[in-house]
Amino acid sequence: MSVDQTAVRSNPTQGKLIVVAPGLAVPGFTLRFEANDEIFVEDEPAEFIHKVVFGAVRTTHLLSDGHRQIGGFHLPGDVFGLEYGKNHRFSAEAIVPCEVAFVARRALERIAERDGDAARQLWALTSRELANLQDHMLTLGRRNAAERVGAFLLKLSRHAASATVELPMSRGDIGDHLGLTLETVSRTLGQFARDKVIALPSARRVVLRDTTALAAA
Amino acid sequence: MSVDQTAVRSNPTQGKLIVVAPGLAVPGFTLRFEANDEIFVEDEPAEFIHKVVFGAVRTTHLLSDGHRQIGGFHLPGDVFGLEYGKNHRFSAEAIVPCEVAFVARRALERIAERDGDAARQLWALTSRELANLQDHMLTLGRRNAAERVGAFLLKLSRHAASATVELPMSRGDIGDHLGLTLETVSRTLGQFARDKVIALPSARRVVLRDTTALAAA
DNA sequence: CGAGCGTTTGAACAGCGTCAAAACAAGTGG
DNA sequence: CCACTTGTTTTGACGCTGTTCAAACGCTCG
Repeated sequence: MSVDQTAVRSNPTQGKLIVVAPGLAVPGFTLRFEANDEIFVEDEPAEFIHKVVFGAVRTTHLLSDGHRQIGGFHLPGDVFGLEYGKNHRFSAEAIVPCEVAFVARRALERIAERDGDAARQLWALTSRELANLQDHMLTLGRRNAAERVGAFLLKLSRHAASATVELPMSRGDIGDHLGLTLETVSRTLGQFARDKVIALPSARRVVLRDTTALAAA
Repeated sequence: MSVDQTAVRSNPTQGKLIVVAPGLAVPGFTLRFEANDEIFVEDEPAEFIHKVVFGAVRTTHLLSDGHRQIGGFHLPGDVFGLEYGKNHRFSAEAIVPCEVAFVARRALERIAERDGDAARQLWALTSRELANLQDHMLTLGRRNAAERVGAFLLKLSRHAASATVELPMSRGDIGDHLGLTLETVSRTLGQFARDKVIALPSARRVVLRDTTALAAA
């Protein structure tokens, strides 16, 4: 995907100042995406780093056997697509209609060369991502379905700072993130609801009732 | 663990120049550890970063339910224990008798403040670790026992640049790394040997015979 | 109102975990 | 040099959890 093409069809906003990290605002622009649009593609040169303005984004990796691993979900305020190497290691797709900020990597690197503080912020972003992934590895390593889904809901709830959580992603997306099938995700949520650990006013809305039970699950 | 205590009992070598990354040599020292010695402990302040001189190290994380996740194995030349945050997020233990280099983080940070190239090297190290973990996540996500063990053997073989691989770690260590039980690891290796995909001259030595089959497994 | 996708639910199956015991290797002390 | 101990690896039998395949259900949006 070339950004110029996207720009034409998506009516971009140019010349914005994007806050990549606290105290690191860099010129960039924003684009709109519809659900399931590709924002960038695996193995493509990583020209930009991104930040979700509104909406929700998933980063995905397609395996040779057709299976899909979702590396993570990105919600408003989250930075994604920051690479050290030349190319992207995952693809990124809009889950719902989104606005996504673009900051040119070269611009960022030019700033980091002169400004040690900016360079440290980039390192911090990569490091935070590493820490998130380490936590996720613990989930994937040795937890059963209930523990995985419970931890997932708690994380979303913490991010939203609310007991009510909107799920922009499908059961299949959640499954591909947690290493479960969509059926198992659905069954686990159903069981939580029957046990009054959560309420499910609709398929895409969860109210956490007993966070202790979710953590222990 | 305080380093002074360790120094006393382990006869340290002081004042060495440790090559943390290509073109980044920093004063430090080395210590010896016996099998199962702790090198650093989770949640402890991360005062040093480390490099394996010889031997093998595992980084571990203990879960509340008693399960253990092994984040990774570190062989001669590998850097480990590099944190951005204040504390270590994993523990590190010697698997076999080891020599491990210590470089004070403060010394490293002082260099990075003045030298943008050094700062970038630290970012590169964290980023490489992130890439490794992303690969590992794919393994833990949706692969069966044979695929996991196969990928693990291939990775060791690539690192050693040899079809014959020494396994310093136990079946249990491998299992806690791959999200399997030690019995499943043992059975999978046994099946590979029966299928002539590998040879097992001894429990801790593997000869890769059919790498294609291992990758496809 | 109907079409299409996402979700739920069911039933049968399989892979891996659990528990248990035996085989094996390596080190220790007699 | 052998008997004994201790820890690791292998092997077996069984059960459970999650997958697979299939069908019904219910939103949402033409």
